[in-house]
Amino acid sequence: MDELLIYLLRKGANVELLKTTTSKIAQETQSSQQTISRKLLELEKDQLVERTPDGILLTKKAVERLEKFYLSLKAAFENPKRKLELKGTVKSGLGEGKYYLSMNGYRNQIIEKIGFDPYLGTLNIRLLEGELWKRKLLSELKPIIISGFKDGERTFGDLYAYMAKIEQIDCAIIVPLRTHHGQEIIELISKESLRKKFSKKDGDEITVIL
Amino acid sequence: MDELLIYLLRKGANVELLKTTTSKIAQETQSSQQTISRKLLELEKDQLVERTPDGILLTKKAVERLEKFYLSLKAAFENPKRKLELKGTVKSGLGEGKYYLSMNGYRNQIIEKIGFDPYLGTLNIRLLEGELWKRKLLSELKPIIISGFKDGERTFGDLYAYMAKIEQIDCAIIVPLRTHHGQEIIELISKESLRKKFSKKDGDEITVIL
DNA sequence: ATTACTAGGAATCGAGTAG
DNA sequence: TCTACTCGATTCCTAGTAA
Repeated sequence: MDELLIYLLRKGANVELLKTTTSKIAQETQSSQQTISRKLLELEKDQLVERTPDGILLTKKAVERLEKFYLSLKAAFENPKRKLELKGTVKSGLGEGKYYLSMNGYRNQIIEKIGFDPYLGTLNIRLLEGELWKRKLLSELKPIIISGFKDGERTFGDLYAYMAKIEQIDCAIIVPLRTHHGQEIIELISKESLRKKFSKKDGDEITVIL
Repeated sequence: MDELLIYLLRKGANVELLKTTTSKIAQETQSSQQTISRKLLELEKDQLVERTPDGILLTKKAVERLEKFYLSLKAAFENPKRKLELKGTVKSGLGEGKYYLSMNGYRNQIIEKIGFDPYLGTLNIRLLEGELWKRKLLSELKPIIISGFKDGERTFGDLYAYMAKIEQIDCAIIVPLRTHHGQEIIELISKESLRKKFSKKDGDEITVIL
């Protein structure tokens, strides 16, 4: 991770135009004006900063990159066992999961790549507020890719799957690439009905371990 | 911040011996075995890692350095206004503050360097659990140093002071270098009795802004 | 005052290889 | 296998300076 990006973040260039000069940055980072000039040109070329005559602003791309970096550090400090535990509450879906899982285009791939014939229904979990940041760490893991397909007129998109466990039972987190609900909901599938297996009702707390 | 230290942290070398080799690290960090070897020797020389024949462990020094780095990123993301707000509850002290502030060795310096003649008493604040991490960010700010002195046989140590405000009123956080209470307590001084000024009693919530 | 180019020196890298 | 040395290649830095 580029030190200069981090410096700019600390200076708040992610929220407002940072009014500064290459010499000032050089001073505060123990570097030379020339080096800062060159590095800013590189960052600009990579579309990580935008420059106007009187200031510098981090782009969305840069902020996202920094955030991913920050979250992985956070995970290292706050969850040093390297096991990702997602806590949340059971939530009713709209039965769409059942529909998608019944499509052979998805089902056959799940059997082949994940290793079980899924129960026709998903368990939706709403992550607890304090756990939400962990959701973004999923994208750092290597997904099992369930390819999309066409069925007549409808197009079904790719799904990402991540193997997980709930109380020792194998299951998988399913993330549609074009997700229809917010980042706070995750969707799980398993061989049998997780809801019945653990006799959970809406609002009950549950922990998923990856 | 050294990328290799961050890699080792992510691998959990802060909590247990990381069994690995220079080649493995090289692979996972897109570097060469030679470079990793050289860098590890440097980190070892700087006492940032300890190496045994079968693994690597981050030293306390390294973990502290990484933590400081992490906390400043956290502050940038979670408190982008760049104003540090410390929330806590009022707590009774033991009247020592009154004693120390009455010593001219401290008092004269406070008048000169901080700019007010302190009320003879400190307001102790116990930081809220969720605010505790911010405490460590104090050490990133530039302190006003109140030098220690000797008075007959007793030695009084240096104090660090940080200008702050409570509801617009100027005050200062005082941190004895050899602190006698835990990191969750901060001690404030002001021109008048803060406790009376805001008619706060033990347990009342209060916010300090730096 | 700026920013940024050039040029040459300094630091870093990694292929080859010894122990 | 492993770590770590040498040394030429490459990258990165900054003084000087133009615009």
